[in-house]
Amino acid sequence: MKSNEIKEAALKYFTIHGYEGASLSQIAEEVGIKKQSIYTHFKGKDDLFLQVLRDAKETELSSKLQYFNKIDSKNPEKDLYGFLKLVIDLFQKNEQLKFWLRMSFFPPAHLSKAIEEEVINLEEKVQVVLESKFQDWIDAEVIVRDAAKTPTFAFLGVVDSIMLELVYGNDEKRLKDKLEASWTVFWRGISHR
Amino acid sequence: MKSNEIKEAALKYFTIHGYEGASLSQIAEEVGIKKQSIYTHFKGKDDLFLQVLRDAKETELSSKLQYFNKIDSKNPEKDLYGFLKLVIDLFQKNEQLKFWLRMSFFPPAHLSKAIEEEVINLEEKVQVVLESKFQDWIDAEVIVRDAAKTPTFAFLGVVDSIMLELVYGNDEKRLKDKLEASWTVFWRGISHR
DNA sequence: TCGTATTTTACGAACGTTCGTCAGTTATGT
DNA sequence: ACATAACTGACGAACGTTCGTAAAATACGA
Repeated sequence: MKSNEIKEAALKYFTIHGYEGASLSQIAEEVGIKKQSIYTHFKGKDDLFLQVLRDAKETELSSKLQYFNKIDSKNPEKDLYGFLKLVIDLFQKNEQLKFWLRMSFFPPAHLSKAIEEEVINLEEKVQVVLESKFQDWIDAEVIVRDAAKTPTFAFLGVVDSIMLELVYGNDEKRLKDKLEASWTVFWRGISHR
Repeated sequence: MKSNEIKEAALKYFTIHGYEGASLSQIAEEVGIKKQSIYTHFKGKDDLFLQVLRDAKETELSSKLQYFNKIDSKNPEKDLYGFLKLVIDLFQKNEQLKFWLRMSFFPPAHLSKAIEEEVINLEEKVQVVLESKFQDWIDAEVIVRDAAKTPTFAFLGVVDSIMLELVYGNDEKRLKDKLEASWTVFWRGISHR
């Protein structure tokens, strides 16, 4: 399917150069067609962008939800750390998460409304499922008693900081160090000891 | 000084639209001149951008270093939390930190090398002074014994996550919640209890 | 199976706009 | 007068987009 090839190339250029910096001619060249041919598959640049955006959202959402639905253990230490590893893995094996991150925080101005909706929608869903997990662990007394929101937001903060380090991305060693440091302190902060 | 007005306007547009999305004509219009007049003060778009970048770097660096040089107390709880509040304050009262953050993580491709140098240079300096503070606190036994790098990186992670929330920026309540949650868990993670 | 009709896909050419930049000229103030 | 600053005018290049057309793939009836 050629439209998928186009979306792949578009993802790459949108991620590297942003919406304004990515040109249709570059994207077309990557696929081996002329830029006019893009209009056979998409209404225009905005349409292409929004389809790439929705694909990225779906990939990220399903990956994360799937992870939490799979686990049922009473072992938050393993599960939470595993989630951080999952995020790193997602980030490194496809570009969609990096694209998503860039557009979440620095959306093209004329599409910021539409993007913001998608971002909030995804964020809420992740937060809800995460918060209920933390509530379970609190009830089971495997982590410290607290408002479930506290470890939830703190953990989302750790995820964010790891993702930033991934975006920054030129230093594998530093990533590992930051991950270990953030995780160590976070886990000490929510576990009994 | 007109060149400062131009840099101010440029900062604004670079921050909102990125390098590629910001046009010299928009910037000039904001100042009340024609775009060609910008060349009286700057060699071109790149020159203008790099000057704005260096100004932003200096502001951020001096603000942060000044904060840590001012404090001498043995009260990390107050000082570290105060630093987070400082970051929030810096972010909200001028655009330079937001600009800096955007360009750190999503630099225009043809200037990424120059930008990366500046970023690494700043990051190192902040890390060094922060790490020595943590070492002092560890030696004074006011926080848990650990490699100084661990609380340093963890704290930098908290700073990053707060900054991301600031970029996201449309929800004051959520910012407060995330700050409290991250801080609570972080402090529990490095303090005796 | 073959030939034809229909749809899908890609293309060249061109559109109007905007981009960053350069050159030459006019106005302002010391 | 001289320097500084902002102007007008123009440049080539790139942008996203539209149009009409040719080729390629598909569907279909004989």
